[in-house]
Amino acid sequence: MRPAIRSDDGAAEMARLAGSLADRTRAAFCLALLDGRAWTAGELARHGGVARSTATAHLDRLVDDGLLVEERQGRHRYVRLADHEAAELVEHLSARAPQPVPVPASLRDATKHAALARGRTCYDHLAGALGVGVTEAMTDRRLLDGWTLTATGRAWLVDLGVDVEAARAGRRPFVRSCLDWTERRPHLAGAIGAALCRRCFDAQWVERIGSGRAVRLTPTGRRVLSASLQHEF
Amino acid sequence: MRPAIRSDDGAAEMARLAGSLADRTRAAFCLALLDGRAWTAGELARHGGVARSTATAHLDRLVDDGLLVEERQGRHRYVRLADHEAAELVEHLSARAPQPVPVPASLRDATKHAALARGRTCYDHLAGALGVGVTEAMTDRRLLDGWTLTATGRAWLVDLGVDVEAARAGRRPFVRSCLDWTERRPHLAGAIGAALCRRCFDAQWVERIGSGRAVRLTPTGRRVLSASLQHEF
DNA sequence: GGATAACTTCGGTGCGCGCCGAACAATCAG
DNA sequence: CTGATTGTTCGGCGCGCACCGAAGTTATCC
Repeated sequence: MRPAIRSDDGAAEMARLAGSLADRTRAAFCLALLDGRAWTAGELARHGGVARSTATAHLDRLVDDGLLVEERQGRHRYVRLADHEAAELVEHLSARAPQPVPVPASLRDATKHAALARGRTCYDHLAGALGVGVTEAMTDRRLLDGWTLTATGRAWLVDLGVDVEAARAGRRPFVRSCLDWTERRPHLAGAIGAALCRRCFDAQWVERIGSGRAVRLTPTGRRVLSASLQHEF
Repeated sequence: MRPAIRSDDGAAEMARLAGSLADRTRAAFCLALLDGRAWTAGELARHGGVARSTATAHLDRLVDDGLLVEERQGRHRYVRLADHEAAELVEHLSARAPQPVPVPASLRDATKHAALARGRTCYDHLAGALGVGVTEAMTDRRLLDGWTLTATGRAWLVDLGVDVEAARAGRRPFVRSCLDWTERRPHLAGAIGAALCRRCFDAQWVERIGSGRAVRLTPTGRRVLSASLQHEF
C-alpha cells in the first residue's frame, strides 16, 4: 500500500540480522556455540529440543545472515560462530537480557551449573569464577589498570609464554571486558583474553570437563597460576 | 505438546531482547535515536512511516525490554536510548548488518548524506570523516597506540580541557573503537570518546546542523584541532 | 550390495504480530 | 469554553514463520 518512502538507514538489514537471534531455538543454538567449537546439526537439534528438519531451517538462516559458518564433512554438517564479532554480539545480547530463573531443576542440573560457574570458556576466553579470579588478581598486581594492560602486565604475559605480539597485530580490540552471567563481574576478553586462554590450553593448565563449556584447572595449572599471581586458585 | 525440557540458558530472554530490534520499524527508531537525543513518539512515527498508534505499541515494547527510557512531559512522550550499552548494541548490530543500497534517491538525500558523512555524532562520540580524522591524527601523533591511550595522549586531552579522570571513573570501557558505516574505518568511542565529544560541544568547537545527527566544525574548532593535532581539518 | 545414520526437502497447520483507522483521553493555546 | 495537537486503546485483518512428520538424498559401515 504505502509506497516505500521511509527514511531507512539500513533499518531493514539490521532488523533482518536481529531477527536471526530473535527466536528461542536459534538463540539457544548460538548460546551453545559460545563454547567456540563446532557442533553438528543433529547435536544442536537435540540441544534445542526440535526436530532435525527444523534445525536445518534455522541453521540455513543463521548461515545466510553470516552469524555462523558451516563445514561439511561426509554426512555431517558442522557449524560454528563465524568470528569473534559474532560471538561478541551474542555475548552482549545475552548479558543484557534479563537473567533466567535461577532455580536448578534437579541435582544433576545443579552440579552441572556449579561446574560451569567455577570455570568455563566464553567463546575464546576464560569465564566463570576462574576467569573473574584471574582478572581480579591481575588488577590487584597492577598487571591491568582499568582495562589497559600495563608494561609489567605485558612482561608477565610474555613470561607465561603468551604471544602478545600476535594479539596486538589484529584489528581486534586488544583488551576488552566481558560481563559474566554467574559472577556478575567483568573479566578479561578481547585479543589478549583469547591469547591467554589459548596458552592455558596449550600448556595444559586448564582442561575441558566432558563435552561442554566447563573447564577446570589442572594441578600444574593451579600451581603455575597461584605462584605467578600470588593468589590461591 | 513437547514438555519444556530444553536446555535453555536464557535463550528465551535473549530471543525476546533480540526481537525488540528484529523489526524494521523498531530498528529505524533505534537508529534514529543513535543521535543520543530524545525524540517524541510522533516524530518517530513520522520518521518510520507508520501510524501513531503503531509507534505507541513499538515504543511500549522497546521500553519494556529496557532498550529505551521514556520521560513524559505534558502531552509529549519523549524516549531515548536507555544507556550507552543499549547504544552499543544497536551500533554493533548495524555495523555487522549488510549495508543498504548506496544509491541516493534524490539530490536532497545526497546532500543530506554528504553532511552526515563529513561529521556526525554516534550516540555520544564523534563519527563520520571528522571522527575518523581525529582518531587517525591521534594515532599518527602517538596519542593513541592501538586502542590504548598513551601518556602523551592523556596529557593532550587534559590540555584540551577534557575531564579524563571522570571518564576513567566509570566501569565503562575507557577506550573503545566503533566502526563507521560511511568511512568503513574505526574511530574513537568509549568513555574517552564521549568525554572528548562533550568537550567539543561545550567549547563550541563543533555544532549541530539542523535537527539530525550531522555536525560541523566551527571556525574556532577547526583552528584549535588543526593546530593541536598538526593536521588540516 | 544392503542396512544404518545424518541431513534435506516438502506439504500442511496454527499462532504471533505488525499494521491501520476510528474512537477516546489528555494537554495546550486562544 | 472551543478547537487543535499528541498520544492511547481497541477491533480486525493478513502475512510471515516456527513447527512437525514423512519421504527423499547422501554418506558410512559391514
